[in-house]
Amino acid sequence: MATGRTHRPATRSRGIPEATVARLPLYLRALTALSERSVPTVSSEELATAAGVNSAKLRKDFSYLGSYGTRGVGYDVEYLVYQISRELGLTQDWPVVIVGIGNLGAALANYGGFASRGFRVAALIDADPAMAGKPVAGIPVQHTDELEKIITDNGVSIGVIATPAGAAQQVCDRLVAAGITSILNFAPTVLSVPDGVDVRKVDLSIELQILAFHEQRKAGEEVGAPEEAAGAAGAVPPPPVTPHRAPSGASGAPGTDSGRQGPDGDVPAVMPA
Amino acid sequence: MATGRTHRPATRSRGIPEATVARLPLYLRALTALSERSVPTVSSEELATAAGVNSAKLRKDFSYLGSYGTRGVGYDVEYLVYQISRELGLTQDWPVVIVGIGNLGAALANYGGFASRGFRVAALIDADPAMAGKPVAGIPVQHTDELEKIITDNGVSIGVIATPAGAAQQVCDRLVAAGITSILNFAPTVLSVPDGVDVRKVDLSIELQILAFHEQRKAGEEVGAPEEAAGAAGAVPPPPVTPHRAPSGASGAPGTDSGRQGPDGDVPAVMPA
DNA sequence: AGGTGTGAATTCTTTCACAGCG
DNA sequence: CGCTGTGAAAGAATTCACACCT
Repeated sequence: MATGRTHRPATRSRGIPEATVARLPLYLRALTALSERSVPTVSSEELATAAGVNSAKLRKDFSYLGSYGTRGVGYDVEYLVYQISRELGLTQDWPVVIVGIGNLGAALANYGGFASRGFRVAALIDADPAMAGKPVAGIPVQHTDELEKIITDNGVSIGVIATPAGAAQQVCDRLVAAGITSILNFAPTVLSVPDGVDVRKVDLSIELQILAFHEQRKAGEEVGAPEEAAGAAGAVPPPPVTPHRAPSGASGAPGTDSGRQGPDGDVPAVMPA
Repeated sequence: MATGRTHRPATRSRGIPEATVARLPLYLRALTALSERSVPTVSSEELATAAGVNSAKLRKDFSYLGSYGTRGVGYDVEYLVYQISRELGLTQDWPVVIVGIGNLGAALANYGGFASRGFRVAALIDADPAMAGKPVAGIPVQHTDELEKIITDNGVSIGVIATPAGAAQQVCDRLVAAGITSILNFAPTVLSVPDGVDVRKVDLSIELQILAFHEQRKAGEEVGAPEEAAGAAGAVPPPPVTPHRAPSGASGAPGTDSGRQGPDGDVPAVMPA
């Protein structure tokens, strides 16, 4: 994998499945809600419903953490909140830096859920000199030149990249060089990082495309024409093995979006892979 | 659901694994970049690297779509771009509505990558009357009252929820009632929807928590204290089976979620720049 | 009774490794 | 030869279903 290796020597049997780790925050959120309502205990069934999973999965997940429930009763909400928080490392404070204070970066900076879970925006960084000093969400934006110093001084280990795609890898490299070991990438690019650095990505475009896939399927099946959708007509346009031609012409393929370079605040994307 | 058994390897398989579907957008992006650089063909190895996966996985993924490569040569970039686009349903235009035009909603509306892939922001909707008429990203915001009409009139089937958590389910219900069948949820809540409706969620907080988990593990392992239980930090604080009492006292469990925002005070966030 | 905790069975993914076509 | 396409093996993740504790 070019993007951060998830391969871990599993030095210990204490290994919690990745799929389980990804669900812990979900349980935590549901538990927090129950806690606020002063609910003392929950059964796996109730909690599972609140978290949007099935009870068997939830119990199995919890079994990796330990036996924190009481048979015949359920789980103690407060206790479980604590255990999961600890397991996720939320009992400590994580300073975070956000690089790229555009529309998205600003939205992230203003995101309340940030502080509510042990994360603290330690700094906002942007390459635009005009942004420097300007406060966003109450925090003054600092120039990229300060990046290394900011990270070092604040002992930041988690960085959020919200820059245009074209600048992402470069920013990533600097973050890593400065000591960051976990990155949340919002830029539509594959980041390559050295071993030991984790990268998680969030991409609106990808999510929408996945939805479109299913949406398209629904439409086709609804019509009762399971045979490769409308394709029937002029489908299967381009020759399968001919040298190389663009699908152009043919059917109603919309002007094949050949430029994903979004104007409007977007940026130069092209970058040496 | 009409489960079309995956019998023989018909050129068009009904069942493309979900994991594969989730990667198609990644391949598409890499291919688009190659296309822009006028690269005619790519080997599975090259494309895999560009997409951040390994070649075996990529070839297997493509095998579900059909045999679009040429042995000894590789894949025709343009041809593959077309095939994947078609498979993802991007050869058609998908009108999308964004509900909740706060910081995040505005950022999403301004996101260039939107239009570049067959998606078109058909409307921006917000519950705040003061927002009505005000243009965001060149599109006038409409009031929630118009929601149903907007969706019906524009034949929208994909909705993006960027409202506070407290309003999400309600908005979701209305979207679904109005005909939406695919939802991208940015609100930190589990949405319940009827069968047939797809929901994908994006949650900044969850991603950060997952990173924190790994980050914490790195730190511990680095110290050379792999044995978890080793009461590393403050030891195993609260009793495991005692009635039910918060982790309170003991150790330094930081005010867990001190200053937790009000009910629906926070909004999620996410998306690429 | 009422639920948890979990081995076992099942299903989904990833990885191997190699036959075979261009 | 080089590289794709793929059965088959290996590894996760999910689901079953039930023994077992309170």
